[in-house]
Parts: sequence; C-alpha cells; structure tokens
Amino acid sequence: MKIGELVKRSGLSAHTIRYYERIGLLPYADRDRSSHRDYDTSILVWIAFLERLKVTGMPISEMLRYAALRQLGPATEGERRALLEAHRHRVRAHLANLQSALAALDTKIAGYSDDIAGTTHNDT
Amino acid sequence: MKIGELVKRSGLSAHTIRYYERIGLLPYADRDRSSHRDYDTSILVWIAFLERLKVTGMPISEMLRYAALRQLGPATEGERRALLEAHRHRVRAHLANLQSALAALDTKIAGYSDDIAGTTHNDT
DNA sequence: CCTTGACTTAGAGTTCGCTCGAAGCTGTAG
DNA sequence: CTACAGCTTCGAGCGAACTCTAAGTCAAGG
Repeated sequence: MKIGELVKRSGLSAHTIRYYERIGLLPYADRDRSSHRDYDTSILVWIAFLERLKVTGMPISEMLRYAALRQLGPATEGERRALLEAHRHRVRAHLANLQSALAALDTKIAGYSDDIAGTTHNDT
Repeated sequence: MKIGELVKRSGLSAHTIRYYERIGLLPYADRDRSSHRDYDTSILVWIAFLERLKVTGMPISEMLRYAALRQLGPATEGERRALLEAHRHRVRAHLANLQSALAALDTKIAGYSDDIAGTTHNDT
C-alpha cells in the first residue's frame, strides 16, 4: 500500500503520516525502488491504536514512549501495560469531569429554556 | 479581591487572568487607586462557567462569542442558548468516542494481563 | 528612609501538534 | 516525447493557549 491509499484508509493526511514517521510514532516504512513508502496493512492496526490513545488525550511524547517499548519486544510488556493503566486512570478521571461539566451545561441550558419571554435573566 | 486572591480562589494563574482580560474573556476589571485590579466575587461564577466550557473542549474563540453575546444583554439569550446546545451536542459525541476508546483500552489491558509469563505477545 | 512583595504594562517566547511550501524525482498514459 | 499524478525530502510556518520577561509603580513594615 502506498501513502495515498494509507491516507484513505487511515484518515491521516500524508503530511501527518510522514510527520509521525519522522518522530518515531510510526515505524520507518519500507520504500519501493522509487523510494516511495510501501505499507503493509498491519500498519492500520497500529494507527487505529494510536488514534484511540490520541482521542483519549494521550500526548505524543507518551505515545512515543509506548512505541519505543514496543520496539524493544515482549520483555517490555509489563511496562507497556503499566503505562496504559496509568493512562486509563487519567481517562476515567477526565471522563468524570466531562460528565459533571456536561450535567452543569444541561442545567444551564434548561435555565435558558425556562425563560419565558425574558422574564428571568440568565446572567452568565 | 485583588488578583492574588483571585488566583487562589479561581485556580487560574495571574498571567492567565490578565491574558483572559486582554482577549475579552473576562470583563475589564475595576482598578484601585494604584491601578491594581479589584474583583467582585461574582467573577468566580463566570470563571467557573468558563472552566466548564474549557473542560468540555470549547475553543476560546467560541467562549469569546458567548462572552460578547452576554455583554449585549438579555436579547441575545436565544443565541447563547443555541451556542450552548450546539456545544452540548459536540460534547456528547466526544464523550461517546471517549467511552468507546476507553472500552478498547480496557480490552487491550486485559490482553496484557492475561499474558502469563510471555506466552502470548501483544504486538502493539 | 529603605526594603519587600504584590502588583502594573507591553510584548516576546514556548509548547504542542500538525500543516504547508519548494524543489525535485518517477512511472504511466496519450 | 511530454504531460501529469503522485510521490520524495527538508525546513519553515501556523494556530491555540498560554507563559514569561523586563522594567516600573506602590503601600506597608521595620
């Protein structure tokens, strides 16, 4: 698979794919005889995993740490797991914050909704 | 209340408070005779509200839009409400994404946990 | 009177995560 | 042969949201 197809299948831009490779988040891709990157479909699994980490707010620096451990092989699984568990912990906390902020937002919106023809004034 | 106390009570840094004032997210604060900012406690309510918007991922540009509408008085309540509803919609979608990513993360971690003395290899 | 600490301003600098531009190479279709 | 699409590298640029620096003012305590 060339980069153009990977763009379609991963949702990342070609610029971003090259950037990720440059910083080490994606492995250095094999090149064909025109030095064009040639990907194996297995890269999609890794990209999807990175996406999930990204969606959950993990900074690139930490994804790099994970990627580096992965490079080192099975011996690092304990550490990788610990890293993911710590992340999960933070995600859960963030989720709770989000939910409570959302609840407050609901209350606020309800305040606006109840305002019949400007009889009350929601001042924030 | 001077800025130092507001820092303690709001959790924002003095730099950030001044920055927010500069861009219009916080109203221009009254100054005492030494041109030091002097806040009314009511500012805390507004800051808490901004915090909630921030936590839920609203960009500053949109908070500014809200703040501007608020300045214009009760006539803009409909628009403010619409803005918050649109935001709520996005937050809910984001929350759903987060939850599904979290579930995937749980599965992944479980994969590591089940790995007894390196018998399986979690390759991402 | 002097020091200390909290404040003031304007503007520059930082971090993050991309995103883009320039200049050039390659393989295929017409 | 030529045109064109699609890739390559390298380095610069960008938008968001702060964060910090420099130089100065002011009020209270010793």
